[in-house]
Amino acid sequence: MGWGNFTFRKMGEKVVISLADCFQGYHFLNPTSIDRLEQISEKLICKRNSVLIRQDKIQKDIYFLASGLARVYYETADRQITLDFVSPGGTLISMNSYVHDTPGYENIDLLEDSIVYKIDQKQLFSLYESDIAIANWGRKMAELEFIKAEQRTMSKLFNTAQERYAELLEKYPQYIQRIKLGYIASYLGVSQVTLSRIRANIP
Amino acid sequence: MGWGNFTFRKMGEKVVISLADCFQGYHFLNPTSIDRLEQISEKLICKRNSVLIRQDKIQKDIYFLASGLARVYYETADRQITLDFVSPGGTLISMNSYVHDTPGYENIDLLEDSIVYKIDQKQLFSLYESDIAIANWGRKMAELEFIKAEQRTMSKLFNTAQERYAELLEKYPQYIQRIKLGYIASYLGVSQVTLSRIRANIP
DNA sequence: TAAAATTTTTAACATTTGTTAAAATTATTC
DNA sequence: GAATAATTTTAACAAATGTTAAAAATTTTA
Repeated sequence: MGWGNFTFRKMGEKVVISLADCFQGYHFLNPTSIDRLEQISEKLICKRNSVLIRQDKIQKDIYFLASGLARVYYETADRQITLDFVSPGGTLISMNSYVHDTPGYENIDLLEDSIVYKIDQKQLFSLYESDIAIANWGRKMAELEFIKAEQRTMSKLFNTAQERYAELLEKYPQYIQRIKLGYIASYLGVSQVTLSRIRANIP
Repeated sequence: MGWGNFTFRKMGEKVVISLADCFQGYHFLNPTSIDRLEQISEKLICKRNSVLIRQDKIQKDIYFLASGLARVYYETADRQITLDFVSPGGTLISMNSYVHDTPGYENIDLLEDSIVYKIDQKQLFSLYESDIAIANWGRKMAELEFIKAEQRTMSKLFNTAQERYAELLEKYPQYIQRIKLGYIASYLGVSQVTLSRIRANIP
């Protein structure tokens, strides 16, 4: 859900969102609980093209994207399908891995130089058991991520690739130029050739 | 996820799952907390074709399906797309409505005579604030529903309509005959004509 | 049980989209 | 900045699926 109602600043041209704002994006949290979450977080400075999550590896931890851009995708032997692009303030998570401690479905790469905060799953789970505010915050996180995923599904089911491309252009005007067309095409659910036809404006 | 590891009985030919087992399907719960949840639940006996949830109405409550079969679908002016079929032990919820108290996306109808348990959202939310076990159970519910939705998305992205039809036949052998082909076709993401061709075995 | 209504299959055709491959453009590297 | 590599566009064709409409089959109703 991008940078909705966050208090953010610019550094050069880069949007940077604080970790506390990433947390509060899901649900109000009292300062004590924020502090507990911050204590199990680690700040990482990552280069463009860094790999955060691989589908064949267990990746239980959660990442919050403070700045930059990420791509989430599924992969099989013969195909790669982009599920989502995530902008600052968003969360990078392989839900299946996070919940079940087994390899999940998603791969997540960073498309730009980025700042991410990594939260240790084991310590987070133990906070869930002891701090009811954090337990409810974690519930909200799952609920809101569900709704976001549902909105993506709805959009894919009911909107044309052309309409969804226009949406993307509006949502990520500053990034879209630097994202490979193949990634965008698989996000839209069409071949790269079809996306080229869309861009060439053959209605 | 159907009737995985539940202790169920048959009544005539009907699978019936207890409310406590519906709860425990998500996460272990202690007897006290189960009791608290049961106290805010209401049992409903519903006829085939009953409407549980409408996308234009606020439907904050959650339903657990003890027996019968439900269909979840999205609808626009010109199209109706089936998202999921839910069998006993499953949960019927419009997540957006449940979380945001506004009309959600899904319509949910019962395709068979069914028994459902309705949980009052307001009372559930107040249990979330006072009972940390229930808060974590609610978190698990959202997380696992997310994963189920993700699996459906994966299946739709990577499997052919033919493969998915075979999966359906395997998962709901006893129901599939009574479900309209139009519903199944829209679940598979193809036209009804194409589904007829699949059934006629034109490979 | 016959008639009506609903659902499913089949047919014919048009359209869209994918595939492969080559040309054009843009970006990267030395 | 020239040469190389990577990416994007265009073209030509084939194949799959949607659309419309009618026929067949099944279910419901009177």
